[in-house]
Amino acid sequence: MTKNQKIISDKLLKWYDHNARLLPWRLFGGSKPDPYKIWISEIMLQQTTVQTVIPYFKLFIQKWPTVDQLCKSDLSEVLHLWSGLGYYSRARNLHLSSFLINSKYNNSLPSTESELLKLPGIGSYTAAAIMAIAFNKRAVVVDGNIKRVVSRLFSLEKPVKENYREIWDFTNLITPNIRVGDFVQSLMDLGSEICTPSRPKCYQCPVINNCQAKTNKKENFIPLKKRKLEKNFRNGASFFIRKGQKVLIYKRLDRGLLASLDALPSIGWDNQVDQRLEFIKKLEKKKISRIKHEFTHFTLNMDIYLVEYLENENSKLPKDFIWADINNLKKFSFPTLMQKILKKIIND
DNA sequence: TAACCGTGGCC
DNA sequence: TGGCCAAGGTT
Repeated sequence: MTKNQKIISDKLLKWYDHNARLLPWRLFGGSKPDPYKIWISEIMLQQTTVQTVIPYFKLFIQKWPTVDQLCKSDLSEVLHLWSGLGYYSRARNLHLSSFLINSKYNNSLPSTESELLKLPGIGSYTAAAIMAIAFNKRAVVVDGNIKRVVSRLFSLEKPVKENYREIWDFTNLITPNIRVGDFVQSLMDLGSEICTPSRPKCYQCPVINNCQAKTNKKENFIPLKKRKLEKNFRNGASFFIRKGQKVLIYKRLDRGLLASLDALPSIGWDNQVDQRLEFIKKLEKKKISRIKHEFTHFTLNMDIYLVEYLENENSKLPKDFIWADINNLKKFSFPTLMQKILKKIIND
C-alpha cells in the first residue's frame, strides 16, 4: 500500500467514524458484530435496498435470533417471512445453510472465505463481505457501490460489468490491514450517500482530492453505462376459483420462478409445465380484470378470471391445492404478484 | 457467458 | 412514464 493509498483509507475511516449509517445489523462502541446477523443482512441485501431490508431483517432476527433457532424452523416459515422480498431462492439457501452450519460448524459461521463459499447463496462478494464485516479479517470486497466508487477514484472508464478484474485490483490496493470491516462499510456508505450513480455529491466527499475522475471532470461519466437488453412481454392468466367464502390456491413447483410460494392457479407466463393445472382449461370462466407486473427480465400482463366452483363438482384436488378462507389469506406465502392480484379482486 | 431470479423507489 | 438501480448468486 503506497502512501496515497493509505491516505485514502485513513480519510474514509475517519469519515465513517462520524457518518456511518445506523443500521440494525451494525454495532458501535467497540462491540463485536454478530456473524449470524451479518450473514442474514448480507443475504437480504443482495440486489435489495437497505430501506426495503430493514423491516424484514428485524422480523427475521426476532423470530430466529441464532443459527440454532433457524435450523429448527420449517422452510415454509422462512418463505412466509420472506414473501414480498423477492429472489426467493435466498430464503431456501439460508434455510439449507443453517443445517450445514449446525452440523458442520457447531452453529458458528465459518470464518474463512473458502468455507463460506461452500454455503449455498454465498458467492464471492458475500464471502468477502462476511470475512471483513463479521470477522474483521482482510478481504477484498467488491459490491455495486464499491465498483462505482473505485472506478471514479482511479478514473476507470469501462462499464463495471466488463471491468471486474481491474476494479478488484484497485480495491485490493486501497484495502487496509486493520479495521477492514469499517473500511468496507465506509466505501458502501460513501457510494450510497455521496458517490451516487447520478449527481454525486462531490462537495461532501472526504476523498474528493484523491479522486481522479473528479480531477478529470469525468465524475458524471464514470463508470460508463452499458445498454441493457430489451425487456420482453409475457401474457398470463390467473384464476380466482371461488366456492362460497373459499378460494382455491396451490403451492408452486419447488424450482424456477417464485418457487414453493403460494399462488392462485395461473398459466401461460412462467415457462413451467405443471400437470396439476390441466383442469383449469375445462372450467367455465369469466374475465374480470387485468394487471401489469414488472419482473427484472420481463413485463407480465396477467388476465384475471373468476370461476364460480359448484358444490357438486367436488372432485379430488391435485397435490398441494387447498380451499383457503378468503378472510384469512395472511397465513399464506404469496409473492407480491399474487398479493397484487388478490388485492385487485377483493377491492373491485 | 448470458439468462434467470423479484421488488420498490427514484427521476 | 419507463428505464435504471439496489450490500449478487446460480446455472
